[in-house]
Amino acid sequence: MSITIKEIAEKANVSIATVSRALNDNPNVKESTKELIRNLAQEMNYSPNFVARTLVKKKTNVIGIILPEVGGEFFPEIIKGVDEVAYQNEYHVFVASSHSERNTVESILGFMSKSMVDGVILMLPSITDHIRNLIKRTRIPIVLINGYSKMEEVSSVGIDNFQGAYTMTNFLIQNKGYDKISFIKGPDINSDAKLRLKGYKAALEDNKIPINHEWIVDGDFTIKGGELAASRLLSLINKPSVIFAANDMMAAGCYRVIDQLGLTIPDDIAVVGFDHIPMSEFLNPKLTTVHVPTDEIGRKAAKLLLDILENSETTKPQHIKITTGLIVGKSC
Amino acid sequence: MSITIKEIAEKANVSIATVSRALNDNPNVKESTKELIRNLAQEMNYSPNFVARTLVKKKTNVIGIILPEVGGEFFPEIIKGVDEVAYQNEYHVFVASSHSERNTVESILGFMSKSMVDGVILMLPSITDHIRNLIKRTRIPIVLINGYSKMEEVSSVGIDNFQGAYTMTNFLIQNKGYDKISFIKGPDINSDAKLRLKGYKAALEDNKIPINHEWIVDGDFTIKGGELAASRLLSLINKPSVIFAANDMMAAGCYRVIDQLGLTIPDDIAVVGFDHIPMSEFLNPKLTTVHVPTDEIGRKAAKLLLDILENSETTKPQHIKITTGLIVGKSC
DNA sequence: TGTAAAAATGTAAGCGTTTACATAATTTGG
DNA sequence: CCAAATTATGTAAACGCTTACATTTTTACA
Repeated sequence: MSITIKEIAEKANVSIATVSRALNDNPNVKESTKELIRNLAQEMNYSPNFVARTLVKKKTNVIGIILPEVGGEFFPEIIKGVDEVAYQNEYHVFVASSHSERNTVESILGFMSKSMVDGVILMLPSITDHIRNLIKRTRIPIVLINGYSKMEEVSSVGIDNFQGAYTMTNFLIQNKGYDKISFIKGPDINSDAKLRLKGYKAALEDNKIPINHEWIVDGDFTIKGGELAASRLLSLINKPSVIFAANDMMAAGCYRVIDQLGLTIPDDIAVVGFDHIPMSEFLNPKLTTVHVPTDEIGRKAAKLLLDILENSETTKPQHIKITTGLIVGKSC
Repeated sequence: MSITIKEIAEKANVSIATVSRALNDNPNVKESTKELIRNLAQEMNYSPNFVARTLVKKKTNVIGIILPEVGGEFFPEIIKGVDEVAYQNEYHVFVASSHSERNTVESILGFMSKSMVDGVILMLPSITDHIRNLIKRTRIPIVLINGYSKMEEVSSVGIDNFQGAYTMTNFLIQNKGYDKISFIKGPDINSDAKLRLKGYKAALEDNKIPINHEWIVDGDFTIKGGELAASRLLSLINKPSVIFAANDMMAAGCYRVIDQLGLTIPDDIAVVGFDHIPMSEFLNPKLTTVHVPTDEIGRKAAKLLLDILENSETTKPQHIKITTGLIVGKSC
């Protein structure tokens, strides 16, 4: 059993109210009694009961992050960004991730809503109607992390996928002189993936390069998918000179296939990716890719959420887009 | 404001006690009233207040994991393992990680002890006296994840670093025929690192290969450290034919240096690692390394902790060592 | 020194549950 | 049909803390 303020009160010969006030540094407690109580608390190894405090204050000072199962490459970075901001504002962070054992975010979101956290940052690769309803029904503030939210009513933070893909494509054309640029798509339901494709197409159009639909192949954001897509592209009669994979994982898959075929990057075929996951730095040659400032996403999301929590209701939903950067490697 | 059992009680014309019992499926509540109350709860979108329940039950059904800042490569796997077991036992998992903003695990452990979680899984790269005391003073059950715990009084789960390094070294000697095997150490304070070194040395001895101290160089588990160490080893007059890096990150550093020098792996120099981090699969040629079953560690740790929580006090501290495997790539 | 204002402390209610104990309603069996 | 046993419900305390309000103590000043 833990020490409670009641026991401190007894030892100090004061009421529990005074103890509570002293420990919370309430200005109208005599300095001497404050000191007495603080010392006593220290001696007795007292540690306040978070749960009891939360019950009366109706505030946990904890925010939750819910992460999807797939592709955990950048989660640590996001968490770090969130935790940084949270810590500065005296909040704690509660991370939960869905995985094979639980098929939806429902259980987690449900749990979190039970007065466990003050708000949650929800990262979703795609958003179903079911989840949409869930979010609407949830009472606590939510900030979405994703490429593009069609939920106007919920604040969101995401990277500018369109701009990222556009910049990369433009870079390939204008700085590197490529014009035979192929593209490996992501999953159709993934909104990030869709916007990356759009950016790619837009850049081609703006540069007056016709879109070759043979060069736009399906992918699923996995290594395997990248391998399949690369094989397809490399077996075409009219081969592209660059493969722009919608994420780094698939780019890695391309590397493998290209390697197996005895071709060299970038001479025989160039490869570029998107995400700048840690692994991309270790691909040989180093991958040229779109840098996604993951920690920045985390920080922005946390700031947004805390803002909502502090000035509740006054702020209307915001949608923040974070600009990506270009990491120029040796792969093109 | 959320719905409470009080409001349900009013609507149902029963006392809050009955509502509480009905919702908890207490056997001596009439089936008809149970139904009534359950329906009402559903309609009113009631969701129990976790905090209030915890206050009286003194059980949160949440376990915490505290992760260190460094090298987050395998955290997702560990978390997954923990969460799997936790979920099966109706527990939730609370992840926190130390990072630059907070220099010790103190703040987190402190927070977690405040009745926030029922127990914690603590992952520590090294264990200082300060932390040791902290652990001893903490009232809630703790399970340590690390290579070797000198804390007999606290249960722990870890991989068998000695066996892993021994097996790898032995493999290099007996299966691959190497005898000029160098080793890049990890940080001196890191207990995993120390045991890996021991395993390496023991295998050499058992194979009657004299230890060449020139071939045992310092490292710090980072890429940079690997680069430095590799440079050192490759500038020796009497060069080794294999580099055994105490972790994969340093092995990656070796790859870089070897690449820059225009040498090839494994012909000019072989490289092997330890950890089997995802990246190791993408190094070219694929890295031969020691596989650490990270999710297994998470599962075991969670099982151990839950066991302690359920049969509190009855079980004495256990120390589980998990056997590693060998991933044979093309790097030796 | 007396009194009003200011400062310090105490009292008690309340946060939303659970649960031991008390009471009321129902069933059972002689 | 009534008492006893059983079943269902209610009452109220408790969990550990915060805080509005009441009360006491100290301070300031005429």
